Amino acid sequence: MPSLLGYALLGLLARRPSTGYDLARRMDRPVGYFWTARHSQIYPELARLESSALVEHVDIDGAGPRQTKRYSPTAAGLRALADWVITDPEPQPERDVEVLRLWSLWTAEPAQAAALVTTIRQRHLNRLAAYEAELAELQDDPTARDRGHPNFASRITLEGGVRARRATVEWLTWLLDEIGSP
Amino acid sequence: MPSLLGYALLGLLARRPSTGYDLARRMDRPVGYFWTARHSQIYPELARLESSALVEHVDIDGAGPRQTKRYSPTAAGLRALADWVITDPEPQPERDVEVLRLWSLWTAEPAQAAALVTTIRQRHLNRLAAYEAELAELQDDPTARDRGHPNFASRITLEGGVRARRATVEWLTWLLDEIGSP
DNA sequence: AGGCGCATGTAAGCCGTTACATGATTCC
DNA sequence: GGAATCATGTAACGGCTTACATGCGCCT
Repeated sequence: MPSLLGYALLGLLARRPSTGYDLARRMDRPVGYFWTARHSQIYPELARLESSALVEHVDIDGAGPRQTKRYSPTAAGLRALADWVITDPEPQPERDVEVLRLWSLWTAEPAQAAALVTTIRQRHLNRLAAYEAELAELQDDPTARDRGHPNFASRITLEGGVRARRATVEWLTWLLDEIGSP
Repeated sequence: MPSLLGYALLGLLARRPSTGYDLARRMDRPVGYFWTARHSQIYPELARLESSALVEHVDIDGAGPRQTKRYSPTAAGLRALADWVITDPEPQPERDVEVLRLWSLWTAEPAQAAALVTTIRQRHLNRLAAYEAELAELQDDPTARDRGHPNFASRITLEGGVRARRATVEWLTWLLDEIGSP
């Protein structure tokens, strides 16, 4: 059974065959919004997936001292992905550094607390704008309405991202008022 | 400089001095909503914090073959916590297994997809109810209105949790409609 | 007598980050 | 000539999980 990173890579490769380098870049946007990985983690994982016959590669022309390898999922790889998607997900522990920080906000001076919250809020606004721009592109795309198309899944996860960010921005706006008012 | 776990422990101890065992239990609720740790991680971290003079312990009566230690933050520990809270938080990579799964939902049959989303939605509803119950308790507490009191920070983080869960539940409800309608 | 809760620790191993290492092609 | 981009790998280290290990006091 692949690791979570393995399923993330299978999800990427099922959308488009890629080199390891390309996968690393694609891990920024849009997958990077909820999953990230560095190339140093991706290359060994691709090797593991290949040894399990879930992906395969062909050598293509490219730069560099080594061969450039384009990976694709195998039929078994696509099956493994489809099986994993519907397995009952055990609730995994959440970790949120931002909230951990705000949970100790009572130790800070109100002025500094307000500055911190403003910074965090701006960061979420920027992320929200990025999500909205990507979602806008998909809205006109008919493939994003097809439940069996990757773009459908891209659209629904982006929709979730937009809603989550909006809720967070509203919360932080409320929080600024709580800090500011006596 | 302590690790993030170290700041989580300092945040707990600043609210109430505790044994390592007690800290492990408190890591379920309410800190556990955004940060978790097992006792096997907590005991070594307490030792590290103590060697940095950020916490100290007194031996108290208790069960077990070893001495029972009650830890408290030192003045330096409280200062370290207060300093950390307002340092500019670099945006750290997000990881969300649920969203990663839904991002590959296009590979699943609509019926199975709907079942999965229903399960996840129920889980968020349960969590939302727990947050709301805790928040309700704090609403009547005047200390939760005092910006310098730990309960203030507990209240604002719970408020964020409630808002985030509500947004997620609304999203998943929307998603069920998207999957269900032809 | 047995089970549960309190209480503290260590060890093995996985996952992930940062840093080290190499080298070709393309653009300025 | 130099910098950026493409491209693939390895090594060291820290964080976290799972499992191992021990044993007292209380309740049934």
